[in-house]
Amino acid sequence: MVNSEELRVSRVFKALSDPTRRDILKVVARKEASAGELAAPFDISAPAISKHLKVLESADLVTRIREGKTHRFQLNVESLKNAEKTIQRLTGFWNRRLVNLDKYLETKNPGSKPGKLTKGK
Amino acid sequence: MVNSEELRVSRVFKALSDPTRRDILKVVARKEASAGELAAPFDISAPAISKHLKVLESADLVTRIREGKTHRFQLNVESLKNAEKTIQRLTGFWNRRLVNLDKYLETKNPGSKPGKLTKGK
DNA sequence: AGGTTAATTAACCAAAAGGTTAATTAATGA
DNA sequence: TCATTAATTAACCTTTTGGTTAATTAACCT
Repeated sequence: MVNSEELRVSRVFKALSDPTRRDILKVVARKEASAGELAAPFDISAPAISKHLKVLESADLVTRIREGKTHRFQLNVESLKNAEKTIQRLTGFWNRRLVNLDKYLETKNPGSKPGKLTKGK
Repeated sequence: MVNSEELRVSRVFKALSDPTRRDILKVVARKEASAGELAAPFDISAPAISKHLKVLESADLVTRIREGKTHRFQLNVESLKNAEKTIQRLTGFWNRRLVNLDKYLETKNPGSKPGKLTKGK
C-alpha cells in the first residue's frame, strides 16, 4: 500500500479536478449512458469526450461496458467512496478529537507526550 | 453559485491531486507548520514547496499566517469538508435511494416519471 | 549598517493536459 | 459488399504543471 496507492489517489483527484469530467459523472450518476449520449450536451468534440472518459475509466470512477458498437458507462460509486475516505483521513475524521485533546493536555500538563494520556494535574 | 463555484471545486481537487501536496496536508493536519518545516522532509527545493503552498492556499485548503520572517500554515478543515460534500453529492449520498426507486418503479410501472410517485400496480 | 535567515519571485525548462481535425476501427444493416 | 454509425486513435498545437537555479524581499541580530 505504498506508492501505487498514492498514484491511484492522484489519478482519482486529478480526474475529479476537471469540470467537464465532473459533469459527466453527474450524468452517469443518474443513469448509465453511452459515449455519444455523454458527448451531446457538451460543445467539445467527440474525441475530447472520449479522452475524458478514458481518464475517468483509468481512475476507476466509471466502468465501461462494450455493447456492440456502443460503449456504455456507469458510475463506480465505490471509487468515489474511497476518495471520500481519503479526504476524511485528512480532516482527521476519527482522530481530530485526540489531537485537540493533545493540545489541551499540553496546556494543563506541559511536556506531556502526544497520544499518551498522563494523569491530569 | 455558478461558474466560480465550479472553479473553486476544480482548484481544490487539482490541489489534492498531487502527492507532495497531500503529504503537506497530512503534516499540517497534525500541527501547523512553517514553510521551512514543511520543506525539510521533502527532497525538492524550497521554491517548489513554496509553489505547492501557494496552490494549497489559493484552493483555501490551508491558511497562511505571516509571523515576522516566517509563514505558518494551518489546515483549513472547512474546505476539505466541502470537497467531501461535493463527492457525496456525486455518490448520491442522499438521493441514490430515490434513483433506485425510480428504476424499480419503471419496471413495475413503465412510463412513470422519475421522482414522481405513482400508485403502484 | 551589514550579515544572516526565511521565504518568495523571476526566468527558464520538460512533460502532461486538454483541445482540435483527420484517419482508423469495428459493428450494423441495406 | 458497401455505406453508415459509434467510437477511438493519431498527429498536432497551446497552456498548465511541477521542477530547477539565481535573484529578491523582508525580518532579525550584532
